[in-house]
Amino acid sequence: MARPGSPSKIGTNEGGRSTQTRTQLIDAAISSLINDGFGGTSARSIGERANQNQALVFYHFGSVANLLLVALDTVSERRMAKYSSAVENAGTPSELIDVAWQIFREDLDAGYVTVLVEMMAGSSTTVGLGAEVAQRIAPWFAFAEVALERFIGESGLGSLIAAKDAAYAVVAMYIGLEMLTHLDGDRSPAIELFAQVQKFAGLMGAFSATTGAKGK
Amino acid sequence: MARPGSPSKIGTNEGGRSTQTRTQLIDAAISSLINDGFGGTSARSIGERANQNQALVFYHFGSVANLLLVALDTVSERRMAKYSSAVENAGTPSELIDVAWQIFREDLDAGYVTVLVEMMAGSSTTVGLGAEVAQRIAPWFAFAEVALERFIGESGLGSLIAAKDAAYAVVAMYIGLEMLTHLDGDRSPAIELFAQVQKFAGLMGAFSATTGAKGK
DNA sequence: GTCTATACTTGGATAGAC
DNA sequence: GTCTATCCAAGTATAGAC
Repeated sequence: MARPGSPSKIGTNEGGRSTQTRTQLIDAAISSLINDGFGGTSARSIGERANQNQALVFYHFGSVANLLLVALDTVSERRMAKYSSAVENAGTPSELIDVAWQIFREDLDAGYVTVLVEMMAGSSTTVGLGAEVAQRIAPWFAFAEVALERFIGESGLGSLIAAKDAAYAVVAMYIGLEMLTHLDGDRSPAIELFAQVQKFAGLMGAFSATTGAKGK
Repeated sequence: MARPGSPSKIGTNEGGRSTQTRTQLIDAAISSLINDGFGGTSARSIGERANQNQALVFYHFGSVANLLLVALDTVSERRMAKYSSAVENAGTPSELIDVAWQIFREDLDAGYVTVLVEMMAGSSTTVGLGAEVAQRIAPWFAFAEVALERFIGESGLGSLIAAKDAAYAVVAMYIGLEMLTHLDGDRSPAIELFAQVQKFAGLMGAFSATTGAKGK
């Protein structure tokens, strides 16, 4: 039996029926995680959404959990590309927050963060999943750290705030916001919060300028 | 059929076998949420932990979801009492953060936040659960807001930070930290983060003192 | 009123058909 | 190599025993 997700991807005949089925299943898995949650996602729910037989999940991916991890990888890569280019194009810290908020809202609407959060939630239940998901979050810590490093450096706050800690906090907050927002579908507290952060960031900039740091 | 969780609690004969069974089931539900996660929690898992027949869950609470909500209420009340008295006894903002961290670590170790977070996670799956859980989080927003109000007032930052937004952020962060910590069981990033917050809070105090606010 | 034996449903996984 | 028919385990819920 082929180890799913591993190198030997069974039928990797380019453009063949197998790869097409795989793609359909991955997309279906994503939409099931978003719409049915981790608990509501099953081989059957995925098969239905993909218009495929549920057993194909096991043939192509070995297990439901494996398919879900591939789904997480897929979403994660897409989103990372988006965030990366957006952050690169953001000049000032204020622009950075704007961009972060804009894409995060996009995430909330489309349910991309949901995929991650649902997988985290499911990790309590399915054994071994926690470590796999943790591995897939790591790049986001690194990404946030780099982005914040620049932000903090330009603000002259480097001696006060460690980018690593800030990155951890930001990621935790994103996750928490997604969970809270998802609970009742009310985005407004999150919107207000971001406005608040914007304001505070502006203040910090002014503060660092006062203390004679190389502010922008 | 008695509406579970509602006023008519079936056999509420004080100290009788029924109330004892109820208590056992509630405790078992809490420990199952903590150890098995929402997905791993079932009438059977609860019954086993309580050394009771799984069907008793339905007799006493009507459904698994209802029992879990009662479990959430139980933990939430216990914790609220703890936090309330701790916050009352905290004089300075710095003490407040110390206390918050201390109890949060206790939460992490004992799994109290886990109960809430698992219920939030499960809300994606079980219909109608989201609203119920949201209702049970509301007091925590209010609590955090009052605590932060005092904090912010004393620091003279009232004009810059809205306590309501800060409270939302703090709750979101707690939830996010619990999820991240739970994933791989590594508490150290959270510990470092709190140390960082402590440091930053100290700075804020100094800053507000400079600007001539009624700092403590 | 309290609890147990039992029916029914859903989901994961494989043996074997094409 | 690709997919389907089928089996088995686990979960919810109730009918009925005590």
